[in-house]
Amino acid sequence: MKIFDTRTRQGEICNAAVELFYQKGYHATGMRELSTLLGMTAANLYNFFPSKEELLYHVLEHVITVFIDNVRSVIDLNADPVTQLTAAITANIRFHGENQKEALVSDSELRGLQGEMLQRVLEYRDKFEYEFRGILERGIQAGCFAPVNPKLTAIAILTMCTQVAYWYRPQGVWTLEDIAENYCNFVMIGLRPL
Amino acid sequence: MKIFDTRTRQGEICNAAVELFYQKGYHATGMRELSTLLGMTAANLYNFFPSKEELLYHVLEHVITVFIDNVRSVIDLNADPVTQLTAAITANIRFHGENQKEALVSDSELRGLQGEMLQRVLEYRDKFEYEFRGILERGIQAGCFAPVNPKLTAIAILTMCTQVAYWYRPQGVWTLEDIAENYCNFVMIGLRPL
DNA sequence: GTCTATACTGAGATAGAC
DNA sequence: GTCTATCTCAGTATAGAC
Repeated sequence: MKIFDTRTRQGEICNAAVELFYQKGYHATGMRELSTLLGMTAANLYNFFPSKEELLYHVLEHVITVFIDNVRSVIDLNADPVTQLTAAITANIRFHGENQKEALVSDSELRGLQGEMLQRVLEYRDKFEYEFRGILERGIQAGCFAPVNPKLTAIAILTMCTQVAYWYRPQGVWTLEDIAENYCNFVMIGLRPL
Repeated sequence: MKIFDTRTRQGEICNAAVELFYQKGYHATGMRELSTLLGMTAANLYNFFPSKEELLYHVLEHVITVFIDNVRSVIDLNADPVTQLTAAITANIRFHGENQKEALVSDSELRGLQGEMLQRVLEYRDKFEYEFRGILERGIQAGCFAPVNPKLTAIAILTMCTQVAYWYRPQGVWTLEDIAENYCNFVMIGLRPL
């Protein structure tokens, strides 16, 4: 399932942009090049997005909100912390493996944004990190997890998941399920209370 | 201790390049801009490096070799796997925290390279990953570690360390020693044989 | 929504004097 | 090693017709 709606011209532009940003990076990608890939003129792109940076913003904003909704939707608020953490890690890895290019771009091209557009994306990210950390904190409180530092550990775990977008190969030896299972085991054992 | 020799003009150029690549990215940095920062003309840069890409290559190659030597030097070949892994993780995190900009650039600007220059840097990286994985494999063999998948786990651990360059703040709450200790604990418990 | 045409700027890079 | 001057090309973006 594609993240951007391929039935609209805007969605097509975003998908093509992701493809090029993924291959060469945001700054190395030209509007001319993007328009060629889409079979249209560069000028026409400006009928959809007022600037290249706004295009990037639209892409990043959309990817991160879909990602967050995605992870939130698998977390049962009534479940115990171990179940919640397992679900969060699994969904996180799956997203970064199934939407590899989108995820990688949204992770690596943040620096292409400035000012308010940057702030808005950062808010999403911080909010998500906060929610994720909450699972760890409640687990520690409840005695399901060892009393680790929640913030550091949250970063460590999220980092591991995010990076899957960089090295995962769909044709490779491991499926996303393998990776998720492996990482969940690693984390759960690492968090086991003594 | 700076990675590039500040007594040579080449070293100065590399340090300035790292600074700008860190702030804005490789593609967003202009040769004019770089030369201004150095107090020279853009034309003069070409007396040191034949192209912008060669400059990037020189930076990345130097950073990765210093990094690898750095980690290798702390690993006692006669020590047990747990000691070796602890030393490797600690040195890794220290390098990425103490040479934050250099490490971040060398991690994120690889895509700026093409062809043979890219291949050469990738070889360094693969070789290092191979050596690191060896520690895990010997530890599993010896029964010090649980029988995890060595390749996946090596990636997970290295990723956690590398990413320190992205979020660590020298003025922050945690020292690099705190982070290293925390991560080592997390990993060692996660690898504890049942 | 899409085009042609083009303005304007800055990029990387080179030649050749000093 | 450093400069001035300059080439060439590609970048983002706009105006205005259809």
